[in-house]
Amino acid sequence: MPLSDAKTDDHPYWVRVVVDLPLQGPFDYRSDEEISVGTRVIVPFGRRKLVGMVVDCPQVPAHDPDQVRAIESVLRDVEPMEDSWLRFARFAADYYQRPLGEVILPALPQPLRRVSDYQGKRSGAGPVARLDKRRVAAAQPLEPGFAPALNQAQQAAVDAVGAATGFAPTLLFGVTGSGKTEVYLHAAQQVLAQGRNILMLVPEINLTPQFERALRARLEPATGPGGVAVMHSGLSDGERLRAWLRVRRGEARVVLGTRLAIFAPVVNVGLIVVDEEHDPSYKQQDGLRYSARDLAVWRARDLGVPVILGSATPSLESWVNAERGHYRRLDLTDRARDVEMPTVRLVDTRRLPMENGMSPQLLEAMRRRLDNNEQVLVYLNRRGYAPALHCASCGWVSQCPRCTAYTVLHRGQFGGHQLHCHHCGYQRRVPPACPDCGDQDLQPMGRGTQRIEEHLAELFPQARVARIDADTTRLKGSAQALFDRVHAHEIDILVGTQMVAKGHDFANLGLVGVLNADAMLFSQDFRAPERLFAQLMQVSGRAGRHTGHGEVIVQTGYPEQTVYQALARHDFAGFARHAMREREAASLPPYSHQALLTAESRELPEALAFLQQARASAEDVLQREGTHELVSLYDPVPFRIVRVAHVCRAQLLVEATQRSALHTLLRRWLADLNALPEARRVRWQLEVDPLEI
DNA sequence: TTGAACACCCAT
DNA sequence: TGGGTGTTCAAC
Repeated sequence: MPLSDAKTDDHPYWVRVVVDLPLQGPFDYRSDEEISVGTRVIVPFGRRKLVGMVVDCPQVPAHDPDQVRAIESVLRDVEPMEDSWLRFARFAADYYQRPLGEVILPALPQPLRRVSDYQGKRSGAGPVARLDKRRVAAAQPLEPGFAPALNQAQQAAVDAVGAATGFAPTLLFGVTGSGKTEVYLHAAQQVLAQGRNILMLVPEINLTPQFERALRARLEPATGPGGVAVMHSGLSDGERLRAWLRVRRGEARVVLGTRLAIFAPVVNVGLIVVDEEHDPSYKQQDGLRYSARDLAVWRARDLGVPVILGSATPSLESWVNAERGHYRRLDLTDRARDVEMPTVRLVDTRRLPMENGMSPQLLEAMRRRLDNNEQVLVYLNRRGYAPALHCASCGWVSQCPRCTAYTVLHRGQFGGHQLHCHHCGYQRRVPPACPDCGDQDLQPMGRGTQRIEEHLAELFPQARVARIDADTTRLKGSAQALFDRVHAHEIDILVGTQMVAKGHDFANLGLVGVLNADAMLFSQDFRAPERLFAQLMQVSGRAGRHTGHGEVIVQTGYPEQTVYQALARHDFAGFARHAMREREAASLPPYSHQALLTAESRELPEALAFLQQARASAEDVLQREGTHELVSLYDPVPFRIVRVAHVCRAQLLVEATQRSALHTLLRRWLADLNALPEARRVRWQLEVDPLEI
């Protein structure tokens, strides 16, 4: 036993420490010096050492004092985390029902939570000291960016945000191209001028480096060079640490980042912005399953500062909050560039002679645009050559051996075809003949982006066709290179998946064709129409941004569906009204609150058995609490794709009319779940406010 | 999560 | 009987 572990101190200090383990902490330690809350420490834990954070300094330990061990060392290379930040972490842990350490430690840059960075052979004085010692070229001052004049609606929005005092949530509802970004920038300039700092969230950053440049050029005159820090998962450990430290030290006054930036230790916050607030990428899908948008609103409320949620197609949650008066809604109804919205045409594919998935109307419109030297975007949310390979004589369909899913036919770089599973990454060469009946006539079933690209190249031999999807942009920088070619008009026809829809401003793009959107219409996920509408609205917004006379052709077998009808009228409010009625009638979010318990196991019955037990235990809790009427428990059901990579998945949905009833249940329930014997046989997790069910 | 302790099992 | 493999349990 180390000397410091001996009980020699007359007056030891007790500290409560959280560590990054899926355990119900925190853990108490002894220290011979005072340590303030928010300080990182290295502690012995079982047989190993861990970096943890002090979250409390109790008078007496909660654990048997004889078993309380001593802190190994105190890491003082960073100022202790602020109380408001710890409060925020506590809220997130409680709301999403995870141990506090699982919120706090993953929110810190990797080097600050690795013991080996402090106690290794070449660790020296730790990662912070190492970084500070290294000389970094001073950031170059940028040319101040050009600030376009605001139109009336934009100015009104900026004024409204500027006039707000304290917590003031604003839903900035603006059609694509209405200049929401200008509103953020002007509001940000006002806040910076008051000496306060800004947290700005965007869905994805690597897709829009031009946005980062524009933001720097516009805001750095106020913050000084290097006053804007960027945070996203693509940064290396070192870059992440550097940015984080600049933020923690108040040197960076604007944080621009993806969802993880909501945990940035911004000091003196004066404004929080969530751009494209409806975007699903604000939802973290593993570990702590948080919604950065929802946390942004909580953090703004806690700090008493305005928060702007911007979108052309707000989430119904935010929309309803605005309807109920919880958020103020500000509308930007006109395109900033004074260009009219594109015409949307619905083409009914039920009675049409289709040519490789494309209607005569679409092909004719493409021809016209190409003749006019305009660019065309063909949008199809299916990568690969064909969604499956199929045997015409016996009905065999290519299936993944590890998942309950078809394998997708892909054309290889040199012409050979392969079958890929999009769920587990399994790949194989195309069999020369049907594995079941031996017939050699295997046919691609359906169409993906590769096949469309191929057909278009044949149909329009003089046009330059390019494809942008996850396959063509796998290499770093290749997406940018492709987009650059589109901007330089070296491409006439662009075939792409949803990654082309986001944020790009193509000056010469006149026509957008949408193929086969119907698949999403009949998904069992109740949010599918909402997502479809947002996607179509977004991709439609690419047409005619500069030239006007933009045109969108949506091919569908169900043109009478509200989603399409509302899209044709550019009528989000109409779509939202319809969707809200449906949700209310079915008592779905935002008219109820959900939690989802999921279980994974090699054999499906094990997962289902656990969920069945879990359901019974939830019943018990509800009986005891007397909240039976407020919470519904559904039956455990397998996922739509039951098996992925040999693992079977099932889920149990919990729905409550009152948020408080849901959370009361979850707190009790979680303790019971940990004690269930079945829980040891499966991997399970609880998700609060699931986005996909 | 990680590691150690413990129970099996088989080949030598 | 050694050691390889899998299972269970505790961690302030």
